[in-house]
Amino acid sequence: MASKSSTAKSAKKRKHTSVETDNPVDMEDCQPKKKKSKKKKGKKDADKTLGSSSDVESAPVQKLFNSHDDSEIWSNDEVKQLLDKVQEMYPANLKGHDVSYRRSMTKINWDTIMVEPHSPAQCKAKFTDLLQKVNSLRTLPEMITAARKVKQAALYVGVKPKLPPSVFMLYCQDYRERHKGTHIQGIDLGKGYRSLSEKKKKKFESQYEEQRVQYEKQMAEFKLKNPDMYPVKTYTLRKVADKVPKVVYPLTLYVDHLMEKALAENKDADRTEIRNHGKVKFASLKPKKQQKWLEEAVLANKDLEARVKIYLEKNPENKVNSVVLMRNAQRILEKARGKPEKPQSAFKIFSQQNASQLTHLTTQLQRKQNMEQWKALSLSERVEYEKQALQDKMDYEKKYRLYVQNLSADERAELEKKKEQNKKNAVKSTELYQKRVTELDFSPNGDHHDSDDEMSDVIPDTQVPTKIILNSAKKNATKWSPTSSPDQEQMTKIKSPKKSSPSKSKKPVLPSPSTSDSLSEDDKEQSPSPTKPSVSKKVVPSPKKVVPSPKKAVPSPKKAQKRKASSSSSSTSSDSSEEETVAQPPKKTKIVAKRKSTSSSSSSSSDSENEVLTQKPVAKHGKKGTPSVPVTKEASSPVKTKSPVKTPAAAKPDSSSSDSSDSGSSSSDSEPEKTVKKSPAAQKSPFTTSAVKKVVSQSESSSDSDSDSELDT
DNA sequence: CAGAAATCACTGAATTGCTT
DNA sequence: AAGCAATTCAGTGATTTCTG
Repeated sequence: MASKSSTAKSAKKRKHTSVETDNPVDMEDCQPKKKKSKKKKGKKDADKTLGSSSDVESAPVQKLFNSHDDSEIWSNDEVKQLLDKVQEMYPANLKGHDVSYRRSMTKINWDTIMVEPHSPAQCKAKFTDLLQKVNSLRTLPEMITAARKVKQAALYVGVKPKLPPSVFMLYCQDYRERHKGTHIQGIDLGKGYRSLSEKKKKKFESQYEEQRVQYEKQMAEFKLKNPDMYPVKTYTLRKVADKVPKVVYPLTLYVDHLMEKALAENKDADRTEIRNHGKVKFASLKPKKQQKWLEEAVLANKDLEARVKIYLEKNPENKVNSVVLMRNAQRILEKARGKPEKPQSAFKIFSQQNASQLTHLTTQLQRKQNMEQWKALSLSERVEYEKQALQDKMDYEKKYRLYVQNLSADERAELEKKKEQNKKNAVKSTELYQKRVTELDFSPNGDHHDSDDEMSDVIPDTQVPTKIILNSAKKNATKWSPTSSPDQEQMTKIKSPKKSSPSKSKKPVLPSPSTSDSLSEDDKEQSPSPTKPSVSKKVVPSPKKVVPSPKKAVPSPKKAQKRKASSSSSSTSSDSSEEETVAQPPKKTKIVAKRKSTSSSSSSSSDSENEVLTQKPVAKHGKKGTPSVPVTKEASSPVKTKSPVKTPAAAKPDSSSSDSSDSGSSSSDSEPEKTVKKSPAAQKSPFTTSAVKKVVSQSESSSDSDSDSELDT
């Protein structure tokens, strides 16, 4: 071992000596070495004081921040000047490169080197100081090159306040104090720290806290004095707005809880299994148990609205998922808060009373029978049920008022907001409805009122005579898509704006690809719309446009420098110095090239860049926010794999949601196809105010509305 | 002067937790 | 995620000193 190293050493030595003409005689003058030894001593002294004064908390911190003259502080620029000047001088004084830097240092005439506010002596001090920060085992030119790479932060060593030792470090100090003379291994420290009693730990924590406060004070002062080291970052604000607000779902909270529990019991528990298990378990939880998590989720998303608002201001084209609770979850919470169940309709009451006679039939047949019998009822018979329904409704109103009274101020405000939203939606839907009626050449029925489920819920409106009319109108309306939307909107705590047309206007047609928000998931279970395939086909092309920009962090070659430090000295120094300087430019160009390639790949045509920028977040959002993944999944990687098979399937659930049709018709009327397809029932069963009875009796294709009414309970 | 031994300077590993 | 905070030891390589 020894012989091996010695031969290597001698070989290197020979190289040096062969070029070097004189023996290193005047080493006394070599500043770095002297300084180094001095520095080490000084450091050791400082350490000693640190160690010994572990009882006196404030002492070490004060040492960290020496009062200093401003001329002691060097900016990056000044350091660069200094290095330039020394390098300039160097070749004039020394011919060869293969000279120990110590020798070179003796030849430098420091009186001629000066960088503005600093005296020559300070320059010399700074330079030697800098050299200490790089491996000293090389020639001066090499060291200068290396010194250029010294981080600016390093320039402030001794001036900048030091980080206070962490709690753990404080413990280490204490431990070493107690185990002086013994060989302490890192692992011992770790073990000891973990088994530290709370009391002792607190002692160290308070000690740390004190030092930290001091450190922050000193840092604030330091930052004021060195503004160039801490340039004001202008992007921080933007960053907040750029972050897509994330929804914390109740399920996530529940699964996290399960995970924590399981891992505490068994460290090696299968995480994915726990996660999957949690999903299933949560769904089967009883409402009361679910409630806890729902409430927790609501709490966790308290500031979501504000964040979404900020985000949307910055990114108006994007959609943000802000639905915390799905419809069922919301109902559970509402029920827990005392919200009364919706009043029974006359038909519902009738069918319930009738149910006992039809138990032998399947539910489907039961419904059919019910409908037929209901149709067959005489008006007077029906009025009986209507009366009951009215009573039910009045009861409901009472309960509802009580419920609102018992709500907290926040919750009431939330409700008010919903009301507003619903009103807007209602207006929208009536407008659409009227349009539709006129289109179909039916006499428009003046005041159609909202025909809205939720509205009748929020603002109960009671007028017996119109009851039947309303009912019938409602039936027709519910068949026609828009009416269902307000109910869904209720779930959206904050209604995210639909994609505005301007961004789309550039692109060809693309009807309304407003990939409906997460409601879709809820919806797809409920509405088995027969229009699926045709609509989904339409939607397909849109994701193709989304071009993901491959965001790859360029790996920074860091340690290479360090390693070179030692290796370069072994090889011929002149070579390595050249290598370093030459090797740099290519690196830079590489990075530039990479950047170019990324930008160009993401945007083949120059003005498509904008599109990319605006579209990318949408895909992102979908990925994170909405649980209905498929669309976004393939949207995020359309380049890699064109999946023509997947896309239609993926688009299905989205298109099936009635919300999409809502947005489509709200933005423009350019799609008669869609609306017509969506409302086949409306076509079949025309209704006028005058022909109420007809409408009531006509409701043959009522399985739709039937199920709807059932859902309403 | 060559080679061995001593010395110096530095790095990395080890620990945990905070800051950037 | 990297860097830094304190400290020590082991290892490595360059330099210096000593010896024959």
